[in-house]
Amino acid sequence: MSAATKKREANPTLRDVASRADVSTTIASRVLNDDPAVRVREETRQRVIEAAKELGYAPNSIARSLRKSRSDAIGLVMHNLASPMNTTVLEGVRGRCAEAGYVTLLADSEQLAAESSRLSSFLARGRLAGVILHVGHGHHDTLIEDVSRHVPAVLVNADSSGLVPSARLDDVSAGRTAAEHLIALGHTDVAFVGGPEGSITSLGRQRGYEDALRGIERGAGAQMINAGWTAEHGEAAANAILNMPALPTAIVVANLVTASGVLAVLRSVGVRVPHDVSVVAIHDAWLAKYLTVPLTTVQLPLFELGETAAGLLLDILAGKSGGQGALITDPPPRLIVRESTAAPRASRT
Amino acid sequence: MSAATKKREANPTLRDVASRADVSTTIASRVLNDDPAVRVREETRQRVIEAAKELGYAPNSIARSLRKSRSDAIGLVMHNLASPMNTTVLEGVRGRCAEAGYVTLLADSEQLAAESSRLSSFLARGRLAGVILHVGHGHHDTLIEDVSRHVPAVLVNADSSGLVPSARLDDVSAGRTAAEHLIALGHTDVAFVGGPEGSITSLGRQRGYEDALRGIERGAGAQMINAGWTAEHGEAAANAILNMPALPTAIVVANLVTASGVLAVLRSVGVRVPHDVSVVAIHDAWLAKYLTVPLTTVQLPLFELGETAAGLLLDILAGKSGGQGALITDPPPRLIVRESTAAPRASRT
DNA sequence: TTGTAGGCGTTATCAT
DNA sequence: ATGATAACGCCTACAA
Repeated sequence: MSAATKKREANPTLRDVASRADVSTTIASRVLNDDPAVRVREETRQRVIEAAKELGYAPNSIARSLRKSRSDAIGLVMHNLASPMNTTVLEGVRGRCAEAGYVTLLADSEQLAAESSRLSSFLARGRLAGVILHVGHGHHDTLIEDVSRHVPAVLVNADSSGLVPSARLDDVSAGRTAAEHLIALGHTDVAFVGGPEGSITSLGRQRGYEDALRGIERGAGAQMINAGWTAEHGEAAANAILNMPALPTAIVVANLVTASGVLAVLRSVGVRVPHDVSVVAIHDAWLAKYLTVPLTTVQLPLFELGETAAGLLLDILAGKSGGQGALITDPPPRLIVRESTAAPRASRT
Repeated sequence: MSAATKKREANPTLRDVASRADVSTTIASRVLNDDPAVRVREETRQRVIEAAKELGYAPNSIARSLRKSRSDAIGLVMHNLASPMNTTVLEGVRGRCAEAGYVTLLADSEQLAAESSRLSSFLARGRLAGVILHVGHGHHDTLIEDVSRHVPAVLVNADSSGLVPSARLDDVSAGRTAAEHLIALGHTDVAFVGGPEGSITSLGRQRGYEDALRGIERGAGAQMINAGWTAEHGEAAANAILNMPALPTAIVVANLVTASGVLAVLRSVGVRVPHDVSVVAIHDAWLAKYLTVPLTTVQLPLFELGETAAGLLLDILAGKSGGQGALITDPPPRLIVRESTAAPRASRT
């Protein structure tokens, strides 16, 4: 036996416990599962518990799953774990699932969509009680369909498309909060940098932004521009803005990561934030403090988003039917003012 | 049936396939598993395959695991997924495991250590073929012991403590690369900001730094200071440095996240980077480009680290014994020069 | 109050 | 070349 092949404890079965406690497996099973319908002598119960402890017995989850034909694993399909926002959602999902006694099987949406062998291994029969899909704005409709054909599924921050319930952030409110902050500072030339064209998340935030601007007389710089969710997209958007005939005095960026790129470009061309232009982004994370300028953000309840999605699925698994989904309005979007926003120069005395 | 309770495809069993193809389950099983030892008529084989396809048969992984008494799931215990470096390691692990046909069960080391119920549910008998532990520098020795008592385990970037093999980065080389870059620029007052005291990772990088400095005449600013792995730790370290009697002209920070905090403090007190002080950090990630100054980094093969750890475990599972672990020297640490490093002022003409 | 036995879906052994 | 059967470990009617 090599050094790496150490002795591992044997795996005692229920039968071992039963025979050591001089009872049948029935009694052992019932006692260890606290079956309320069983009435055993206290002495017997203790013998069983004692035997289990001495043997270091733990039930075999595979056998149990097979017998009860249900699993205690929940699949989580995510895209882009490199985004700090997504890891927060993941924590929320995992926390809520763990509370309910489920473990979490993680998969990447791109890989699942790309290699059918991975998808089928992930969805292998009997493995998953349900699946939570956080797949962003891609062309994942067939993936969602494939998955939900096999097991109960819920979506995170996506169009529920009627078929699968979805947990959603209040994007409209977030967009409005960001824009209203700038308007309150006196800005009228407020640009909007969105995510990829057609993204429902981006669209919601844009709508909030437009709601807010409806109340004021917009300046010529109040333009809308589609970008994407990466920092590079933000760089491109910033360059596009710099080429606009009328420069905005403030920018709402639909995403923190995108905003990183916007800020970097502004700095590199000598546009001062917030002196020349104010920037506010949607989503908060630790890194917001450490960008070229500490960034003012609108914090959204990402952890709760994960929890809510998990809750939706757990309801379905408990036969309660998750309904059409949930829009998370509590806690509401929270403005975190740092150093990237200020009154426009023109209005300063 | 409510809207959310949609019709799900039934789950045909091997028996269904067998009866539809008019063969025994034995044959069906062997054909579908491409058992080379079976010699059936081509016509029969086709009948089985056809029947399986028509029924949409997929094997039940739970039943299979039970029968073969081994699982195709690998547990990944991680700490601090908020760190962009760790998600890269995760991708590497998952990629390698998936190639080998394993799925990945994710758990958080803090939660596993804190709640024994979570640990036992995670380690539930039969569930996991093996576990990969990436638990950082905490007091997780008992966790590691608990886990490795149950299933084969490997460590990521940790002291293997002789018991469990570990995949390690070449920290010494990384520290040396960072310091040599600064020395080549003409710096002699090079400070080092490390991780938490006693961290083996930090110690390795520090050793590399000291190796590099050994060749030159060190200035008074060449101090060593322990911090931690968070941005806040970096802020504290920067403040400590600013209070030193002799200021360094350059700083090696043992971690990208820590460096974010260092840069922010330097900026807030008006110390210009790289004009007044150069900064280089170990580890690269997308955000390095977007900090207060685009940060010069030493990129380490994090994806490969994950792959290697997974490979170690897979070897063990295949009976090949992972040995004492692996030090990843290929690819070597790679310097990525951005804008945070330059020659010291004194040596400029 | 306790025990017997069947079966969850699969694979492996041993016959035919 | 193909099939019957047992067994993986557990839970749960049903029986006693």
